[in-house]
Amino acid sequence: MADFNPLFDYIERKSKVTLPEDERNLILNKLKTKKLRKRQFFLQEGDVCKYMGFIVKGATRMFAVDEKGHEHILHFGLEEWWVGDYESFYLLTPSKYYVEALEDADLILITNEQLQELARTTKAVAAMLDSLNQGATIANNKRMRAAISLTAEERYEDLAKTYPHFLQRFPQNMIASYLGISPETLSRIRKAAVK
Amino acid sequence: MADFNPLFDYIERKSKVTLPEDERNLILNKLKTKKLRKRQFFLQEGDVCKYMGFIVKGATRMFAVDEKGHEHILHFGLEEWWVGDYESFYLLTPSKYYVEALEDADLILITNEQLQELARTTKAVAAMLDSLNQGATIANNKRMRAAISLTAEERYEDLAKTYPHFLQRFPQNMIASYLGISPETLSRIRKAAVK
DNA sequence: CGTTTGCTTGAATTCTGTCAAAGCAGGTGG
DNA sequence: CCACCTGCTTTGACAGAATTCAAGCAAACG
Repeated sequence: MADFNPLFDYIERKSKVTLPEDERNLILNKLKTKKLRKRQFFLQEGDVCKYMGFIVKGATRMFAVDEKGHEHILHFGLEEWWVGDYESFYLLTPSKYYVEALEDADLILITNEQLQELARTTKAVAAMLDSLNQGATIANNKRMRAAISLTAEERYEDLAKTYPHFLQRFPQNMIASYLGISPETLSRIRKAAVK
Repeated sequence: MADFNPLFDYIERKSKVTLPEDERNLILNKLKTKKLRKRQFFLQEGDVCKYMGFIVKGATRMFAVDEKGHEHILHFGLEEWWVGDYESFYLLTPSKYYVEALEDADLILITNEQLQELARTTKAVAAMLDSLNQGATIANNKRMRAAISLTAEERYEDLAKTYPHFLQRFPQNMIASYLGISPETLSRIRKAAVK
């Protein structure tokens, strides 16, 4: 079973509120955990995303498949990130995305009802949610700006600066997919960038 | 002075909670309003975004300027939308964006402190915020997916389907900027798309 | 080992941006 | 009422950027 301490730390850090022992136990007793093997899917297109997953250990990618069968990575997931399809999770609609483990992973799972209830009963979780939403909106704006206003090369450099660990942890063809360019183009950009 | 009823309706609709008379008065008495003339700026690069603005009437655009001096539109604003730079608003950092009126506009203004306090005192506002955040995250995911996985032509068609009123209300060169393509390319896409 | 997976490289093709010019409104002032 | 701006759109020619297809290579894995 997954270790809950990273989640407790995360909640306290994001919410800036201390988690009392009883609330920790509440969380510990309510939430399920799940282990994923590399290449195992956490979510597949057409499924309803019943759980959001908190990554205790491991890495994931969330991607969409277009009509031509090409995959496009929207998000990576690493330790201390939540993964899943928010749209499907909140609206209970079938997801258009896949979430797949890129490394063996330990997740802590939460349903929408559990999340709502925890947000009502524990201050720290409510504050964490607000903080998460703020952070997500800000990050989304930045990424959108990068997508519209930067060239492929600039987007790569931006990524290398903002998330340097991505480059060590994920294969290059997936970085390319995340940037919205072909793996060949990324290879050429890297070659040209060597000073 | 701006009419507050659109804001009240909006809060009730988003929150699915009725706004009692006393809470309406609280809002009415606390919040300032502002009129913008066409081309007037609501926010300029370097300013801290002290207020978020609720558009009662009119239209705006939020854009960034790159090193070459080119403008890139990140969001449009229309009636019943909130405008401003969330990052600057929440973190009190200087904004990297401009918000400009594209038509004469009536806005209702709210500061971060007012928003936090209203969220504490009135259920409807708190619920509205949650709903807004959910909607924003979902919309951001969709737009990001479009940006990575669609061609310029497909992005235009997607926009025409999702926000048809944009095409009537905003000039084509701004639509192009929003899509991240040049006005010439958009013109050619439109010409080719006529069946 | 042999297979798979990911990375690189080349050549041809398609797409998009840039620059320049011209057309086409709507709005204004004379 | 007309002439003239001014802002927006269209078009053409060209250069540059990115994708596609194909092949080869190296490291990782079972």
